[in-house]
Amino acid sequence: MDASVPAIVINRLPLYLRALDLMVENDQRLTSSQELAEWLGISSAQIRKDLSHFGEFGKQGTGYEVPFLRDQLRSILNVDQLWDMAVVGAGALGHALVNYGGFAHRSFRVRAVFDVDPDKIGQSINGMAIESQTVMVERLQTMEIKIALLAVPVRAAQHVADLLVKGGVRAILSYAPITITVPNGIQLAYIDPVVALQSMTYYLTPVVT
Amino acid sequence: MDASVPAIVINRLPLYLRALDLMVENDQRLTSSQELAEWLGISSAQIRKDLSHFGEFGKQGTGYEVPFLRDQLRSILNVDQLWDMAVVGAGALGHALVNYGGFAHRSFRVRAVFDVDPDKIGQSINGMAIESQTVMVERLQTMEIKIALLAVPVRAAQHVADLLVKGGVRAILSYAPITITVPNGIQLAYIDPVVALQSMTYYLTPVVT
DNA sequence: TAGATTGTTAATCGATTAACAATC
DNA sequence: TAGATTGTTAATCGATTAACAATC
Repeated sequence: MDASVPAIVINRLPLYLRALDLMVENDQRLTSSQELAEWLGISSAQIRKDLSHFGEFGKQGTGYEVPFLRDQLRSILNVDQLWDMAVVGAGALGHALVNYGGFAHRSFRVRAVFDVDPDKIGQSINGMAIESQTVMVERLQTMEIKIALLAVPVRAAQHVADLLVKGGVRAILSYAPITITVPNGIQLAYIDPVVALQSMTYYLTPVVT
Repeated sequence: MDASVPAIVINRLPLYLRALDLMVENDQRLTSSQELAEWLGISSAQIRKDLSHFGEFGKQGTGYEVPFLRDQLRSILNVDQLWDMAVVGAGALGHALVNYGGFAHRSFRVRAVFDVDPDKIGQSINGMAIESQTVMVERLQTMEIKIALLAVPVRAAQHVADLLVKGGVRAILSYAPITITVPNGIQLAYIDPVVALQSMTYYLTPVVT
């Protein structure tokens, strides 16, 4: 095991895990670096190299036992436990996140929702009451929530991120299309559909009018 | 201008554009590769190198004129036009996408929503009637929609993607956490919050129980 | 002019892959 | 045993960055 595994490798592991989860569902017992590679559209050598950062998980001539490799990846990624999350911002996006059915089976669950709008506070989403942002820092600490989904408007994003860190949150997934600054050691990732779309339109022929 | 610009460069351009959009909003007239670099957390040399693939946009000693560089990037990315999009899947996520206010100002708009659920068809979201997936291929062709947001369950994702391609869609942004196969030349990107979260939990200390 | 910043080159750094001995 | 596939090495490939002449 390396002292430090490149981030680009870490970013691929969840994709391997996702593929293995699917195989487990289909009761597939064995796989190979080649099969995974074809499915994911990368090279088999890369998969073997990536895994070799963490140990030896396969058998020559046979490949990998699917449930075993899945468990190993879960352990490496620290998703062999259930992580509690907070959602901040109870707009359309916040609602969709709270109702998203894809978290539970993949080691995450939303345990709290916060907003600043007095009309929204007290209403419930998916059986969970929307709480005021004024109590957020305290609630995050009490609940020991370490992960937050940031679904507030751009103008509020940096301020809310500061509050999250104050509350002890250590990983933020921001849906606000703006660069956020966090202290060292706090994990930060972005989801911005427009960024993804604009990379694709580069390759599209513009519409001629 | 290169024959082929690396994809990794293309993927950064929308981030530059996003930063410039913010500067324009703040009436900032000039910027430099160094300022952009600090804001985005990358090196100034990388920004200059990336831009150099497409031309010379700055002035020595002065930097870049913000509105000019923004327009150039828009043109390069083909987002100096408004792209019509279809949303497939009118669940919580589909609703959030149709209602998302962040598209309009950044060159995209949702013009059609499709679902298979008879109870949903005919209902309207944001003033737009949900249409049946049975008419989707035809409608996509008629409306000349080239971009689709895929917000259907995993089990339907590949089939719906096939239909989208049949309908003439050339770029798909999929929210379904599964690998999709599309013909050569069709652009495909994924948004999976769990993949982003699982990369972050790698760096978090597991909760000790 | 003096200071600042670009665009570009060449060096460095890091990631990917081809190839194969080991071995199941 | 014969065939298959791993884990690993070394070579290749590509991306990043330091440095600086050009010049605004």
